[in-house]
Amino acid sequence: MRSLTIGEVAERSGVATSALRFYEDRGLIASERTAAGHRRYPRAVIRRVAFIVFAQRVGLALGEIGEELARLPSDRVPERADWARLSRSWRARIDERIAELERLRGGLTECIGCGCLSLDRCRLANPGDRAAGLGPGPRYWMGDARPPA
Amino acid sequence: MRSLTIGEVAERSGVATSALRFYEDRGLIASERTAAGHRRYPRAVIRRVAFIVFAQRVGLALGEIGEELARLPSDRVPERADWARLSRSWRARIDERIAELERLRGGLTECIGCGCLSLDRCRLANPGDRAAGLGPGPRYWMGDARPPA
DNA sequence: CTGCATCCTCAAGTGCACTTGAGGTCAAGG
DNA sequence: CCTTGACCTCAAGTGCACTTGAGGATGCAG
Repeated sequence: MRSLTIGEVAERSGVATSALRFYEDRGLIASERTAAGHRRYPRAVIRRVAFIVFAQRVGLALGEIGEELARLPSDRVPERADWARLSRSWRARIDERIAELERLRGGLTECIGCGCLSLDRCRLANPGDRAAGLGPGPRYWMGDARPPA
Repeated sequence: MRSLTIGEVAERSGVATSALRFYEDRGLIASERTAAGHRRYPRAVIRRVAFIVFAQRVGLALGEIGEELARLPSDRVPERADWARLSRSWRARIDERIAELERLRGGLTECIGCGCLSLDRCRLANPGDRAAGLGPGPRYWMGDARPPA
């Protein structure tokens, strides 16, 4: 079985055929066509699709994923350098998001722990007032340093 | 200054007036009106808005946030029990997402570490093939147990 | 050769979270 | 008096990631 139909790719990757066509439209994957105009995908497309799904879970938008894919070889197997660069940048992204979630979780604990319970006096709850000097918005949860306690 | 205009709330919370009107439409916040039909928000709305922003960062959709808010008192200050319940459920959510991100990060490391570098033979890359028995889709990254190595 | 699954294209629809724009009101300052 | 700015409503538009549907061709099984 040299190449795969769109249905086979869908089944193997767990991604709907409509989504596959959509990705193709966006240039994230490519196919050849049979005489009848049906798509035929190289087996390696499974790899690319898995890559797309992975990247989405990491939090990348399709546009960014497209850029990454454009830098990866579609013909040859990715080289150590390709993968290492990607891995570094994704890891940074993942670490950032984890750090944010931990900040948020910390906020939760703190508001239980601090006893204020009001969501009102607590710095977690009204960043707009306490952090006014930092500009609008809930800054603490978004990565800014806290003001001196 | 008893109550706040929509502009003041926007400034203090860092959320656009259009978004505030949108939240009000959705029933997430409420206002009274002046004779001229202008919104006047109680100061506590800042708390609710901060709550909304927080919850969004945690990953909740507006609908879910609305449900949580409906369970919280809009008049009185939240009680320990209110906050504890919320904190528990959000913490679980955060922990889950962190766990997923760590799985993803682990996948990254593994694919560097395992030396396969192909994204092809590696179980990280082709879950559809290796995990076929688990149903379609990239299951490992989504929390399923791995099959016996 | 008939029927059904699978494939095709292209346009439109969906859900989410908003934003933008048109058209209008109202209070205060110059 | 008139402009400016903050506010109002309601409808429509935006970006993302797809899905759905109409209308039609293809491919294989019996």
